[in-house]
Amino acid sequence: MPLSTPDRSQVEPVIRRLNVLRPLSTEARTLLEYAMLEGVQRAGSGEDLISEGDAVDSVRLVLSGWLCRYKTLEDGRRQIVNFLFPGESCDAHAFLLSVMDHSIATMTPVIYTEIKRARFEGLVASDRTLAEAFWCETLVNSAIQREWAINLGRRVAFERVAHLFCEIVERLRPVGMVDGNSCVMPVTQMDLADATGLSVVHLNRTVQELRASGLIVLRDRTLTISDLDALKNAALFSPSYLQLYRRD
Amino acid sequence: MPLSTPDRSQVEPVIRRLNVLRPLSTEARTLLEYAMLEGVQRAGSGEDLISEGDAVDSVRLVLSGWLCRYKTLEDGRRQIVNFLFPGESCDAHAFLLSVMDHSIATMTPVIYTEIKRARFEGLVASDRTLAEAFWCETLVNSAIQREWAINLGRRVAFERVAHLFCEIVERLRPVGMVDGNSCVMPVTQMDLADATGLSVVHLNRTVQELRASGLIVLRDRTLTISDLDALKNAALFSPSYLQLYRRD
DNA sequence: GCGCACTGTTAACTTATTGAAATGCCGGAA
DNA sequence: TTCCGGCATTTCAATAAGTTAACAGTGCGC
Repeated sequence: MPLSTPDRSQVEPVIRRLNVLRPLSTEARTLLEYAMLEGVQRAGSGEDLISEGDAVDSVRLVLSGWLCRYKTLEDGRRQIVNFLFPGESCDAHAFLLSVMDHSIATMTPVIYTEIKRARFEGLVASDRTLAEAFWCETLVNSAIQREWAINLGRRVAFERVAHLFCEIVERLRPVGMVDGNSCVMPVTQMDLADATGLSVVHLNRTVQELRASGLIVLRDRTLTISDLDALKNAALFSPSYLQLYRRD
Repeated sequence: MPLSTPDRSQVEPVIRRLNVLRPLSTEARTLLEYAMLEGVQRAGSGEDLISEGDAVDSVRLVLSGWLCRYKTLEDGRRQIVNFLFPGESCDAHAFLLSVMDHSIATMTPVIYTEIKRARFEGLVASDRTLAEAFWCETLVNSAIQREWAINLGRRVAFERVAHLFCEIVERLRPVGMVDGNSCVMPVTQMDLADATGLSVVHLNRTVQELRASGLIVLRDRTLTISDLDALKNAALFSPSYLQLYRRD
């Protein structure tokens, strides 16, 4: 359903993020803003926006809320392979492949905008900075994916969960969703377990350890990081893969 | 060092792979072939072609040999996050980001071709099918990366190693490196351990288990898969993420 | 109010995986 | 040939993580 009151500010996270990745021309910004405002949609929590095996014919951009990419095995085991935060893009250019290799689900109520394939191709064809910004977006996504591989393969549970929290905070900060050293943590421990490759029980144990070590407070769906540097150290976290700052 | 005898057939794996991802126009094929033949290079086994933190200013395409992308933690723990096989591209468009988030190393002697950034940009600007093929290549790479995440996060050691072997065979097959049900396995068990997120000891045990169950023979750097369907079942392997066949 | 589902928490126990160390097997260098 | 280093293999004890199950808090529908 189209949103009743299109509001330019709601698409700002996307513009801002792309602009950090590649400075956008004024026209690019205007064109994109316009296209985004036309396709605004809402989804409830826990919905699949697209599923493994589905064909793709549009690009979705997240305006608010948390989503995840995930894959499942036949017997039900599930791995969240990435989160999607406001300003990020679900699947730029994914229509170049025949079908989705993974699913995308909302973890909170979500507002996103959908740009149909033809429209999107017109946009990126019309402006080089826009095309490059979207490519950067997918490249950063790949880099995050690689960091998740080393997280899952080589960090122990404690470091792994700490690393996830560090990453979440650093990805939420640029879109203004971090207040001091706190942010919302709207997902269940089962989701966190699926993101870190742990069992729910062991994830819970690990969260307790993080609490006991004084690094975090996690209560009432709010994560507070008492000492971010200490948490980063514990997690062996180094944020360069997130490409948070514009290169010169 | 440039290769003494440029030979059109040596760049064929790249052309063939891109052509599966997106049918290339005849001109595109010719242009790319020409550019590739100009930049042919060799590297020995165990060399870093590029390291985490390095700036990127060219695109490398693998003509022969095995490489890997890997990341390390400060204390030396290492995770191979992907392999690179003949026909594949190391870092198309990676120059859009400021620095490498990971390293690329050769695991065997390698022949590759290097196309400088400006040249590469000219190529993809001149032909739409070429640009799309390279984009597809990076998208498939992302899909593989996601499959590795579920492999590392949710498969147990036995399934994990089985899955890696399935993937290797399916990725080598299109470039003619699989002979019947056998292929070379030129890497050490330590490399396989780093790719599967296991310790060397446990990887060795797991390989023994795979042998004992009659699924594989691994000897003299040669992997023979006795019953591929059985191995795929054991691995919960489903090859669609590899995008091996051209979509219609 | 009551029951119910979902989530978080904890315990006890089992299993998977790691780590250190020793052994043997090559193949290459001297 | 001998020595040596890299690699595969095995053992054993130690530890990390999974499994099952129970229980408590919370919010929700009725």
